[in-house]
Amino acid sequence: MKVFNTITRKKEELIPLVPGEIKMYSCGPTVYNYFHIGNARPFIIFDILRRYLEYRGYKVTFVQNFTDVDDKIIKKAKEEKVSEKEVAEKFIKEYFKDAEALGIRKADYHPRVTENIPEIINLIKRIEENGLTYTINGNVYYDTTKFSDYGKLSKQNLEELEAGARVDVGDEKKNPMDFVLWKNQKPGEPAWDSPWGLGRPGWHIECSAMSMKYLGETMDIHSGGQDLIFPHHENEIAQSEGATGKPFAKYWMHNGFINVDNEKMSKSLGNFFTVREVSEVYDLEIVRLFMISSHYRSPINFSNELLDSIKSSLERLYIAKNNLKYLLSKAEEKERLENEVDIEESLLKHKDRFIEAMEDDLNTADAVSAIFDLVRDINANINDNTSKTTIQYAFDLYMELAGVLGLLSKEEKNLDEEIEALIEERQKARKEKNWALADEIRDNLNGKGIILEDTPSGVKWRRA
RNA sequence: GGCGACAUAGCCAAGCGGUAAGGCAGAGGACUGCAAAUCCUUUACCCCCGGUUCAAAUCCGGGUGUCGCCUCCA
Repeated sequence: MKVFNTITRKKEELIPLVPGEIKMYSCGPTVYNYFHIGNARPFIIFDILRRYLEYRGYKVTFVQNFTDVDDKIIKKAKEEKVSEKEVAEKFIKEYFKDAEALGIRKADYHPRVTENIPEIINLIKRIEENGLTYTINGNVYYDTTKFSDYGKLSKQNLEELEAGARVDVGDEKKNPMDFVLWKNQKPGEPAWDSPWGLGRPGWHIECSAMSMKYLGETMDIHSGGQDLIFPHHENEIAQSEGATGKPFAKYWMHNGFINVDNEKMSKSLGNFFTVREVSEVYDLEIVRLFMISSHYRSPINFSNELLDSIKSSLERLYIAKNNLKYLLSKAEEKERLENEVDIEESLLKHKDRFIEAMEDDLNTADAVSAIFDLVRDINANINDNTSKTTIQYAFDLYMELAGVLGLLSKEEKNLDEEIEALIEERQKARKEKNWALADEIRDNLNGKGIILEDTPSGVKWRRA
């Protein structure tokens, strides 16, 4: 598989540190609110990367953190008059709710800052021992001038960064680019004991400490949104490599943004939609398909019109799935037709194209198109006359590929008796060529969100 | 100022040197009692101007436009 590596700005062959194993870390949410559609993109994309690597036989260890202590959480806790822990607990729970509805699997580890304070302190100590820090008033700062590789990820040098940076007035840092590893305690804030006094970790250090805990000092893939390249990931490199002297991550992957009216969706601009809000109007699987219908590094625009069109696309996929299930339920074991081997071979070609697309830097857009081609092939060639074996083959193949993308896992709920009776009644009317009554029943059911389809082998239904 | 991304049909979106995937929407046809679903057909001077090449949406140079990072941010 080829992967675009931010640090080299090139697509590279993905070669794991340990053959057959992939260790990956993705920056997770700060839990002070529901997450928005923009936040959802990396969660979905890297969930798919993980699924795909597993599909290809890798043993994947996937870590995604929760930042559960930070300024925004403290602020929220004050506003709500509850503890920081309560705020964090609540939104971790809400994260999992939304993530599940988006088809995002849980990571192997979801470490939290507050549960890794000793690890964080130890890492800061190591950096300190290497002479890369200075401490003022209980604040431990990273001295970026001492790390010669600083800027290697974002391809910036210190002078240029400083030229564009706003320097805070009265800042005690030696250099504007320096960043805090350990913050001293301010009144009323949560704090832990440390060699530098009571305080709490800076933002960047947590990811270094927690990723090393679960993945070792060098991992295969570190991922996140493009806005994390600088300063967050740059600082992670400075801390981690400053402590260990080893490369922190072999591959850096960054997703592009979700825009609204061509502008980045962000909290500060106020143009964001939370996943929770969107879920009230659209099934979140639509959002998932929306995300993977374009390449993960491209910016995409978010709008209701787009979701509406994706909704129709997803319907097409589900109809195809349910058609196969319907055929399967009706099919009997019988002699396979001569051309069925050809059909299976033809279907298999779409799998090749699917894999080829995914191998090329996770080209999910192309992979999705391979699935649509498979669907057309199935719709055109699998029917009442097909043997059960071949129908099953098509179904399994289709579900296999959809599963890699985390799609089509929902099952239709059964109809209640009342509706089944109505369908029976309509069938009777049709036999008697009482079209007026038959159509009335169909319209009636339509109003209840049940769409009927008359097929040669019987009546099929689906929910709108 | 530094670093970077993008510009393909009405909309969304692949494409990575060999003559334009796929989805949505639209049109026509087949199927159907009528529908629905499905299938078939149909819709592109690939932002502009130069250059390289037998061959460019694709490579190079120059424009134009849009966006992002450099500050919490996915």
